[in-house]
Amino acid sequence: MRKKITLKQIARELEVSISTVSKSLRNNIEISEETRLKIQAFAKLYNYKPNNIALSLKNKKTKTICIIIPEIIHHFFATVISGVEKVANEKGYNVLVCLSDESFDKEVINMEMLANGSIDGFIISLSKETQKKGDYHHIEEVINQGMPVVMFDRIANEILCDKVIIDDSSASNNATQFLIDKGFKKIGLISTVDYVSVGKLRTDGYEKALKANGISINPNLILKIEDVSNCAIEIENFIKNNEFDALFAVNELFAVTAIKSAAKLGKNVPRDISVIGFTDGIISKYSTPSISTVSQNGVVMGESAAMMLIDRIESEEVEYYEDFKEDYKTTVIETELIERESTV
Amino acid sequence: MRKKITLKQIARELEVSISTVSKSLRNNIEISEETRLKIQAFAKLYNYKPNNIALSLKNKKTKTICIIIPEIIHHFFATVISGVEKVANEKGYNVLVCLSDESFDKEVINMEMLANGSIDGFIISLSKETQKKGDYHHIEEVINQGMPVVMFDRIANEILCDKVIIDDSSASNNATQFLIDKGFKKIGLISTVDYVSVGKLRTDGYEKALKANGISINPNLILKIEDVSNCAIEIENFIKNNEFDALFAVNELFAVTAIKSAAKLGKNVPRDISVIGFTDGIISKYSTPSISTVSQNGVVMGESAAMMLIDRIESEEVEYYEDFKEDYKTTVIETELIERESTV
DNA sequence: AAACGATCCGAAAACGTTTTCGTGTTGAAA
DNA sequence: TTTCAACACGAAAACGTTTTCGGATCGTTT
Repeated sequence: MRKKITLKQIARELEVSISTVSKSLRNNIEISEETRLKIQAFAKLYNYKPNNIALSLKNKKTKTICIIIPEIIHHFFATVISGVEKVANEKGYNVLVCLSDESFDKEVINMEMLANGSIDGFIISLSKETQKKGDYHHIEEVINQGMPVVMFDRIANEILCDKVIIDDSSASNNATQFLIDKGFKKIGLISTVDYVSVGKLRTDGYEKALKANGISINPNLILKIEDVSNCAIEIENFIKNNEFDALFAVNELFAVTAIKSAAKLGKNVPRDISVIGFTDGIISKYSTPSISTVSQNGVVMGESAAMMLIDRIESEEVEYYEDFKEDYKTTVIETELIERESTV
Repeated sequence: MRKKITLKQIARELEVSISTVSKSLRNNIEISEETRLKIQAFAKLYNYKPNNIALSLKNKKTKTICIIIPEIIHHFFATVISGVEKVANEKGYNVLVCLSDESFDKEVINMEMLANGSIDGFIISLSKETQKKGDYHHIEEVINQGMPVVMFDRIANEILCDKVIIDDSSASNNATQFLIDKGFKKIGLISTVDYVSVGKLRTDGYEKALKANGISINPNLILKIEDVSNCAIEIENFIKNNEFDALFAVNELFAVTAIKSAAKLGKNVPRDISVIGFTDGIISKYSTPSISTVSQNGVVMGESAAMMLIDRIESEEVEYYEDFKEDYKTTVIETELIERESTV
């Protein structure tokens, strides 16, 4: 039960000053070899390690970044964390994970709590509630304090900062076009409510593809789901009450639920209805039939976001050129349509 | 772009001492109401918030805990984090997430990096490699330094610390018994290699149930998978080369893979073979057929682990009774057999 | 013998807090 | 007028580092 030893204790024990100990351990040539080696040996014996908090205070940087996401149990967000953690680790940073739980307040509280020196920067994907409210003051405040922020996936265009996204609209356009090319005309869309930025964009892409192919948009064929928890009923009714030859779902859950609902109604996927999902997660891969989907590489998004953030953090050490501060970048991650069994 | 303001700056601006400012903001009655209000107003105006790092250094506690897990993309671990984050948040703690990536070295590095004052305690589930090596010196070292550690799921009995587990052996026993009760005799087991603690325990439970019912253990009906990445081939061969009326898989992935392989071989689940999995994750719920499984409530495990850790952290502030230190607890979380479509 | 340079080490400031203790001023009591 | 308590505030230490600067000692050079 030996507590960690400090410079001061070593100094006292060896009857030298704290400075001498510090210098010796950092191999400063000011200290004679004899003293240096003695101190180093002693420090090694007692397993001395510098206290990180003290270093953070002195250096004004914590080597810690925070990622705020709505929910961790979503596979997509888990993969993003995985990517963030990977490059953060490589660059010597730790990763604090905060869950907003889709709540505006939790998002605000978390940011305020950590913006007081605990971390060097934020990576964030907005909660639904925040997007609904359109209130981003907490993020702007943090940015104004000079703390770097990178937004990903669920972003706000109004905020000036680095961003990592996929081209939701064009990815969705492509997926819809894919279905059109197969000869389908009655293509349904299962999306989220419009205030969720990616939901809106994906809806836009769907509509654009239909228009471009001279297919009129039938509002009856578009379902916007607010409450995910009982989407099953909504989707089942949606399929029962309309005629489809294909469905485009804006996420995995909706896709798999659609397939199950269709089966319940005696319709086989892909024979009777083709289905395309969004986000290449566990479900798409292992459901039966496996689901064709727009892959959204979370790991790459996470890696990319972490790199941008850390670059920003470390470039701000050189504050000579204020100009550089405002050239925020938006990285667009490539998506890919993965064909599996749910489409003919 | 105003950087955060400090006590010192407020003091200079208002021409008082730092102590006066600090006391005013903490509503110390030593300071006259006039001065107090003036300072508080000024602080509010400039949005003063105490620097967390400075507080951590002074108080010798960071209000941050770290959870080290093998991989985050496993749904189970994601749910555990979710539980940890929930109670940590309630108690005013932040959660640092480290991924060992199933690597011993990364586990060691992470622990050593953070054991220098950065955090107040660890929650950890061992990496496969660590369990294979059986080398736990890094954990013992941290514990010896007086830092609380809680292990969960993949634990080591040799280590003296608080633990949160499920009763893997008896849960697996129950699941097997459930199959036996259905009248099945040729029950296969798809497990992991023995050095993974939970794999071993689940295998034990399976064997115990067979023995208890007078069914001899046929080694041919037991598959132990080392390399998860291409388990599909192994499982397919396993099913092809043996006769089963039921299968017990030690995790979701093996279960769903078994079902798909069986289908490929012309065997229907559950008509020809019943399948039970372990861990109630996304796959079990959404696969077709949905999978009967032993639910392992990750959220509850996480909550429980976080509570134990924080209790330990905060009780160590009172060091009067050294006795209390050694009464480590092991919390066993209840499991439940969830019947779905993969069993008759 | 005086001056100077090299060598080795310690004091102290700084990072931002909180808290203990001391001190000066004021007003009232003696 | 002297004494003393109450009041209001400041100085300084402490947490654990790193780093700058200054100082002491010694040997060498003029």
